[in-house]
Amino acid sequence: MRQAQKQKTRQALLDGALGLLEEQSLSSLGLREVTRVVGIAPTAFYRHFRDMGELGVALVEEALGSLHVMVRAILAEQDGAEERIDRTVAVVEQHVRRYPLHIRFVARERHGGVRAVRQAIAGELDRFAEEVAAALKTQPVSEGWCDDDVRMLAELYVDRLVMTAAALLDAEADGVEGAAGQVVRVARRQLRLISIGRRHWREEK
Amino acid sequence: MRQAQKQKTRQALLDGALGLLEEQSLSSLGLREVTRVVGIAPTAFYRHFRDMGELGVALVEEALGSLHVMVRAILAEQDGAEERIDRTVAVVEQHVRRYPLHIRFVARERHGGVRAVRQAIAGELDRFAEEVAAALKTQPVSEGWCDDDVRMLAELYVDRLVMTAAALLDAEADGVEGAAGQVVRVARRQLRLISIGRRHWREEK
DNA sequence: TGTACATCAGTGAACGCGCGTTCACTGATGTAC
DNA sequence: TGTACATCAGTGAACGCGCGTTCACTGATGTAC
Repeated sequence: MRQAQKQKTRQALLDGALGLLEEQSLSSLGLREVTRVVGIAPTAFYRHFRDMGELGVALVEEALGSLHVMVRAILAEQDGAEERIDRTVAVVEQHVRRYPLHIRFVARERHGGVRAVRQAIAGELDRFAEEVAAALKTQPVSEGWCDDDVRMLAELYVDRLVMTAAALLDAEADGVEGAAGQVVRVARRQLRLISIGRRHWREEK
Repeated sequence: MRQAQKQKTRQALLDGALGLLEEQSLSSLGLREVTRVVGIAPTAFYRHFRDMGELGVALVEEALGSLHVMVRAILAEQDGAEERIDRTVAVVEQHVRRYPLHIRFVARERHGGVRAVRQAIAGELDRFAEEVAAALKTQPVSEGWCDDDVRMLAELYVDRLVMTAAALLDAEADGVEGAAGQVVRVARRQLRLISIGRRHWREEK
């Protein structure tokens, strides 16, 4: 049970940090700030993480883990292209609403000031793209595509999803009426355009 | 001449800050750090900027100004689609090599921890997308496109260019042999796929 | 051209503050017999 | 079941340090006559 309690404190540190990161970036977040919000002594931090960088890497795993699961579900679908696009965007939308802080964190720290965290995010997104590529490859439209091309398409999709999620978050944060809806509609058309490009790729190659 | 000297110091502050921002983010950059690297007293900072946020906004203008000019030149070109893609990617490549710190700064602070800077970048990229949209609209391929669709395509392109520039920078920083070349080749194919999607957009709409 | 005065970019001392990290500690939980 | 001992998550005092900001200042440059 001592282990379970430790785990709970660790999670409280992660949650506390994530909350504070809504309004600032990891490299300006202080150890004392986090422990203060969690309600433990500053020194207790060291029982869980060596420094804020290590906490950041743990947050990356948490943040990308959930997204991973959801997108895998979408990729397994066997609908037509149009339905899949609507479905994909809906999942992104839902994910942003459910885990806004995770999305914000990933968007912010993807190019942020902490090397270890940048690398962790890059690694996760890479594995992510690999999975997307594997799923795309099984679809009939990909017949005759070389692996490199499938991979470049997968990266295009992954980047697009991350950008859309971030844009959606900003739109909701701004609180402008209808801004989020606008982002969703644009995202759908962009995915549709990419999908069309994909369908005509071979004939123009 | 007093004015000119002041301008020089101001520029030194911008340059010094930009250099330091290669390895950290704006919200963790200190006023004293910047003045130290420039070689002036900390208090002199206030003769030029109210705080680091204001300096950040000035950096946004500097960073996006140069890119603006270069891309405008590309858009004016009248080559075929394929040539334009090669040309575009070449310009991005050249820009990254010439102003790596500007690119890093924009990529990092676009979703960074300083609201005023995020907004400044969003505003500039928006104007940027508007210009790209205007240029796309004059091209024959865009016949029959509604303004909304042109705009969504422009945003797709702008995001793509920023992402490519950032990826290129990371590739060069990593120092892996051939990584930059790989990024360039992927970027070209991604733009080509988008271009194909664009050409077949109307018939499938 | 020379003199008297105004401007203002940059200085340097001083301040209070919160930071990260160290250390020896406490006391609840877990283990051995 | 009860007792003695080990473990170790969390404590609290203490440290030296660099931070942002204030203030009255200096002295070179610019202006008026």
